[in-house]
Amino acid sequence: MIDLASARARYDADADLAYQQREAERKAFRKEHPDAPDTQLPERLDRRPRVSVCGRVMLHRDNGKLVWMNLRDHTDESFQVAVSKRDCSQSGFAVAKATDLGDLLVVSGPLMKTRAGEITVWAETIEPAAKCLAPPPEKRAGLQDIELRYRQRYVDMWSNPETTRVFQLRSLVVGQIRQYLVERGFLEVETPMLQTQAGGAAARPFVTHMNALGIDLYMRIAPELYLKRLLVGGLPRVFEINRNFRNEGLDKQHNPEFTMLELYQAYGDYHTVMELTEQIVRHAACVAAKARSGEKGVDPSGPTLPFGSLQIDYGRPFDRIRYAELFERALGFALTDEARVRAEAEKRGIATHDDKGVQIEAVFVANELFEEVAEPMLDLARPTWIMDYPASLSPLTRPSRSDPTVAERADLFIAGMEIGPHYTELNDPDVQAAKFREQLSGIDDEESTFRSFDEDFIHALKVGMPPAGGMGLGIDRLMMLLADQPTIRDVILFPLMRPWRAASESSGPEK
RNA sequence: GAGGGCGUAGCUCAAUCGGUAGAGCAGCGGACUUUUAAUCCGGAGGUUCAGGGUUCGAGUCCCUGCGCCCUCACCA
Repeated sequence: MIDLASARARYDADADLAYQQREAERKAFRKEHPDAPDTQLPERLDRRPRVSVCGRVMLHRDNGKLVWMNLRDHTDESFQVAVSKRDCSQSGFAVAKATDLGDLLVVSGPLMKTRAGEITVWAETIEPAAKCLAPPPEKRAGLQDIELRYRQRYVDMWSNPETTRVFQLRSLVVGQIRQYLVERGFLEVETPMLQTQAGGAAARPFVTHMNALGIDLYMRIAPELYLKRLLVGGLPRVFEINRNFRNEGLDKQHNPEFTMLELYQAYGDYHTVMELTEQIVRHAACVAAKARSGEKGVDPSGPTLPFGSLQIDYGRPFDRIRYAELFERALGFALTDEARVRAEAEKRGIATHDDKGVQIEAVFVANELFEEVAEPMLDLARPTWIMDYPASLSPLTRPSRSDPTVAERADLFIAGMEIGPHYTELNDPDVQAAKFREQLSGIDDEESTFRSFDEDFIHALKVGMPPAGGMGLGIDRLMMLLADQPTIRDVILFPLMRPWRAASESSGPEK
């Protein structure tokens, strides 16, 4: 049994033509010699390749003694099958007559072309593989209901072939990223998803309980602290591509579980990993452009890919701009000009004091301005690095060796989306311990239930972690860009949905 | 969390100003051996998301709830 695209490729025009000519000769001979014995007929000549294919029935045209069907599989949207009462097995013909849209069939027979020029399997046998007992979606429009597409992805996938293509592309891209990294000496590892402390990021975790040990566990919010332990252990280049879980809101760019590439390179810094990320993203874009070549707006040579109304060029070097520089360009005064920062914030209605009336530190006010005024100035169509964030905004990053007020951190922005932060990692256990303590001092009651001091990680740093560059790359967001999908749910096979049973129960009359 | 929009047959969608809930596809019965969203004939299909209200009369107006979508807020 072969897939439909392979079957289509196996069609042999010469054999088909020869068969048709010989059949015509036989017919002509019989007409001239109606009484001649069969043995005198020109011998049959059928060298047409025979194939066995399987697929889901998308169209079904019953002409009485000749039934036409179109099958779909993951390689071909619409592959034609003809079932003639004369040439197909009796049971096969019966199956064809009883077939409904959505059924799975196995069909065998020679490959031929119809009068209209369509490559077709002229069925000799048909076996039912599975009956589709659920009513199929509208055959032309497909399944349009957005909610149903996510909840019943299995219907979405066969009904809307573009959905399947997105996930085939995702698999291809992720595989290529893995290969790219492995070829450059990176080791892929798997670190705990169930953690006794959820560290490495500032998000709220999901909590679960382990019966055997009688303890609460947290779904990881990041693999960072474990990957760094591996640097301590002596692996100089490690990465993990896997899920993180964050107990926060959901929107077009956030799903509670999402896939992240996180990577560390010993004896590198943020420049090292920026360079690497740029190459990875460009390589991934090339892979996507090749896979999608022929689509509108896709230029495989660039590579340039459309994202909504944007045309994003991944081929040229990504733009780079320093945080302070972008700030000054956008606002017209320096980040450090506290008076003007506060004046501008008030002018724009940005809070300069907290709930209790205490003045907010200027750098945080400035960051609000930055996000409101400066970030929107970036060219959405150009992948752009924002570099050298103020140190106080990035407490867990190593301050710059040349300017301690600046953190060695860069964020990649594409189409207004934050794709991934890049850091020179902090490897001083005393500084790290102080930062942990500082972070813990400002937390509220809720936060204190899941945030704690990671003694073992500090111990690991005491053992000695090499200086390193580290980065995170949001795979889902990258796939949104590469597959031109407007929401993160469109690149996640089974995005989280509120369960429907809860909905119907609570919407019922109260008793 | 706030605001806005939407929810009609299995699916895709109509329904004017508040006046008998419709069509196409799917499904069912029938005809048809080169169709292409096959075609033709026949019949069937509804708690208009749920509950309440206004009205002689509600898919339509009002209220409440549920779900989804969008925008904003939150989010290293």
